[in-house]
Amino acid sequence: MTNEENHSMEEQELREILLVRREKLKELQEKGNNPFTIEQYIRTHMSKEILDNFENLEGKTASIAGRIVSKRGHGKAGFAHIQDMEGRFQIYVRQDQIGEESYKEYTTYDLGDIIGVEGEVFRTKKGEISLKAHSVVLLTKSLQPLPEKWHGLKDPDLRYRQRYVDLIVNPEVKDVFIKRTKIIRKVREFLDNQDYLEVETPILNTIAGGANAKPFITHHNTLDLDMYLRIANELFLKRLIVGGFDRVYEMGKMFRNEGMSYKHNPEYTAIEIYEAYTDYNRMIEITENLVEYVAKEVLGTTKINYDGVEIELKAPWKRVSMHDLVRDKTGIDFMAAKNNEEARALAKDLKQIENIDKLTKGEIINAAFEEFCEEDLIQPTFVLHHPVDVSPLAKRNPDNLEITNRFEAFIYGREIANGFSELNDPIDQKQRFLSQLKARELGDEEAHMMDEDFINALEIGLPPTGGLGIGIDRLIMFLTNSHSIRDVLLFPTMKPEIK
RNA sequence: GACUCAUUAGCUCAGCUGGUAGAGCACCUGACUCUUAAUCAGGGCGUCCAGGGUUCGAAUCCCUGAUGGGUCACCA
Repeated sequence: MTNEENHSMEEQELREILLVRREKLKELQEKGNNPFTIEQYIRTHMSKEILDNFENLEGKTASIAGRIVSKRGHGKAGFAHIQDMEGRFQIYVRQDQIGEESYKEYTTYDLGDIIGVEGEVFRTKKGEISLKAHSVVLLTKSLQPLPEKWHGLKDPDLRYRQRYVDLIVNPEVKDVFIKRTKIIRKVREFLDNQDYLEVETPILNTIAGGANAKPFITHHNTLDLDMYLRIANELFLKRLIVGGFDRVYEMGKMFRNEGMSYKHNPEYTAIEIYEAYTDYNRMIEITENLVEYVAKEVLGTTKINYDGVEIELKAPWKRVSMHDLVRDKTGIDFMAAKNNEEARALAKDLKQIENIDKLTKGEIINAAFEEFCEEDLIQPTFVLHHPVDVSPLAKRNPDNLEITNRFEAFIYGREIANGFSELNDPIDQKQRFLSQLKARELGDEEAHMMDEDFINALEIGLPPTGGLGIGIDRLIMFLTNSHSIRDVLLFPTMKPEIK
């Protein structure tokens, strides 16, 4: 034997587990039983339907189809479980029922193969509702082995990359995504029932506005124009309010070119809701009522357990001003500071806040809030009246022009909603864009870009309006007790695998 | 981005102070017509993440890199 032959034999042995299945497929094809030519299989029932209606179906004929997930042979008979969308179902296959030829072929089927089975509904001696096969058809040959049957697929990386395998072997994953769909449907239902109009605004933007974030850049060839994937849809929705749609919302993907973590994915789903002739108080009510409604509808309760902590989502939620929180936690009354210098002097002992000498009074209050207060907000809480310096799109509070009529909702120390009375003074808005522009020139890539057309819209006239954004993935994390955003995204963003 | 842990069979994992790579499941062969982690007997399966170094000898020690997890930082 030459080295080359030796090597190729080793190669073959290496992949024996794969070759065996390919051989089986080849044999079937040579016999004229190529499963990949089959285009349909008529099933009369889903697995769950038979389980739920056994009394009516016992003794009757039914057909089901699905993937073989376990198999137990006993010589001239055997049991197997097949899995369809609704669950697992046992089949009982006997040589004297389906014939010698057919039975011999059945014994070659592997875990992962997809089959159709027609047979009689019955209950085994051990009590399991099953199907006694009259015929078994191979519908798809699986050429790769499934993960091990009771440890399953655990490697998180593989689970995300090969979600299709994850879904097959970890049924509870399916439940999370079924729940995700229900949650999204119920959010829409809540708003549709109150005559909010769902709209679609551009994802490809020439100005990435509506939030402080780094955008993804892409390129339009015909226009030879760099474009941004949207970081928010706020400015478009407010244009629609200007146009006379008094209640609008949009739920969809946002894209932010920033870090990834258990609560950040580069593309994520958010909803923004705008309503004319109302203020931030109304948006606070919508937030707590919407979350309460969705929890009740999807989970049947407003009490959730997240990571071992009981959380009550029932409205009304607690309301507290940001400044009071910071003052109570740090013992420093920043509102007493008359200017930035005084605020910096007050903050000088707060070592956790970086670059204090570059921050304004409002930014210091916000930083102190994030550093010292956020994590304590376990039960749903609205934090009110953010400084104007960190709220370039929010209306000022008439009693104190340094703060805004804005709120953020926190659950388990995480922000899940943000809303405010929308700034509709075009002159003030322009000033704030200009100061954002200045920050941008100083290197803040996340500062707002100037949006002249949005200013134009405000000059046409935006009625008093309340606006609100909710992080849908984070809401879903709470309602499904998921600890990573990747667990609520079917295909989370992954680096490409290097082979 | 920083720190830290991990990467061994298709899957889940063991492998001690350096001495020829292990188990279970899955797969193959045989027995078995009510099993369900089926059972019983036998068998095959490895780029020990990659590259370099130390050593007579490296899955094991050292360095560099890749990928992933966790923690922290920024962002929702």
